[in-house]
Amino acid sequence: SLFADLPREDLDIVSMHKTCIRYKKGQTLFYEGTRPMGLFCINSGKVKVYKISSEGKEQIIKLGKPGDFLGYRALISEEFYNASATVIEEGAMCYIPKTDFLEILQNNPAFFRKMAKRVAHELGLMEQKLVTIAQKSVRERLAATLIMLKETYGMEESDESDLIDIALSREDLANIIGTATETVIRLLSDFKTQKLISLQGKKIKVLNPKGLVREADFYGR
Amino acid sequence: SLFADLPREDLDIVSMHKTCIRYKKGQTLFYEGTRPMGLFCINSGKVKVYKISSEGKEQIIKLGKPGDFLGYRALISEEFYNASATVIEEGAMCYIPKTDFLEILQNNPAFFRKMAKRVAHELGLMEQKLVTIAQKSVRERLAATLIMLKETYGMEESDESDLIDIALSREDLANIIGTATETVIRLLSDFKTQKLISLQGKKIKVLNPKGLVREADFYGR
DNA sequence: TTCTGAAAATGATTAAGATCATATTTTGTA
DNA sequence: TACAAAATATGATCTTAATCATTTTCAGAA
Repeated sequence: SLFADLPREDLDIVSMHKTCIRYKKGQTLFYEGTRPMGLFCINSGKVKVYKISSEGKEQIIKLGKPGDFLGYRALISEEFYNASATVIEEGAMCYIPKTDFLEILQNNPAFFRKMAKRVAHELGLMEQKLVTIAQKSVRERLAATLIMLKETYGMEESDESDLIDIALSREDLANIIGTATETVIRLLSDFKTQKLISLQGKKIKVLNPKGLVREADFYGR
Repeated sequence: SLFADLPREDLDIVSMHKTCIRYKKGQTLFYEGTRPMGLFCINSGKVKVYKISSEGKEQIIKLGKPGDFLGYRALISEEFYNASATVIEEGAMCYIPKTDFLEILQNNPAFFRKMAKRVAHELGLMEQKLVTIAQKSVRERLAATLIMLKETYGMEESDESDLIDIALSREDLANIIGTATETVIRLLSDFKTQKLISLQGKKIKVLNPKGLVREADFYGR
């Protein structure tokens, strides 16, 4: 975990001051435009982090799973949240007050370096995402997203097939990819016809990952 | 500048070890996928930072102007460059060896914090860019880009009108926005017809910034 | 269970923008 | 100054994906 290498005393500060609360699906951890007062850590459950455009459309920036931290970008840049975070699968979230987090950053150069490295890495990922959204077709983006989801949330079912274990609605999927819900639905049933995936209600099973990779046109990466 | 608050001795290290070279238009400072060996600082001239997609299309991630630094993301994340940087307007670039930069980071917590803050801020900007590209029309994105360029490179010509003083080809502009060159050309002549801009060869003059803002649909920001 | 509202699915139509083709202008250079 | 090459401009056509409309399925509540 992020805190793995911290000295005993700092770990104590964290465990003394952190609060853990259960959140139901649909509850929001923080809102875009508000002041961050602490750091969230996902104990269990899943979270989407998203921005709302001026037309009211949602764009999902990233997904959070158990073990992930949320809100450190705003704490480090000393800005307000620039995105909102809402629970998509019920679970427990820990909250570490800002002052504690900043103190630990201050006292542990190695920890600070780790955080900075993480933010810099994420900036690189975000730049890649920008290129993908700007230049790939919706079909390619959906295939790439399914591969990513399989790698992150895949539960091996047999040799090739993987169930993607995250409760994403078609609308959520569309808001990750940056397209219309209907388009996602159409493309999914296309992929199903091609035997690349199968649909088990909301959840998607990847039958032919290599085929999906081909659809995503993953040559240059 | 970035180095403003550094102690004398660190400034000395920098000025001792840095090398400054003139680059002509079209010369490349660094290539995507290579190992960063130092930090660039733009003394004069302008630079585009871009990624090439698997289909060979260029996506410009950011533009660099005098006083800007390039390459610190890769140094902090300890990764290879994830983008290339090419000079679009001839000028002088300074180069600070990696070891010196890292040493200064190591020795100056305040400077490190400043760098981390900068990277975190840029991550926020990149997230915003993602939303814009995912959700706004090409017309809106072009208008928004022209406003951004006016604010960064604008030379006041009269009360309202501003000449955008950067030698961007139509193709470059298209590669910022994420569209085809022909589309940019068409939209620019549209904006010209609407008296929002005028065209002086390659350079663009903004005649009616408020009109452009309206085109960009800047309500929610 | 049955009802109700939301999510998913499917069809028809439209619109935005890419692509291809070609002309015109500009720019650098011999 | 003339020429070649690149950049800009404009037109025609095609493709992708958005939008709107309707139906079907599903999940949760009474």
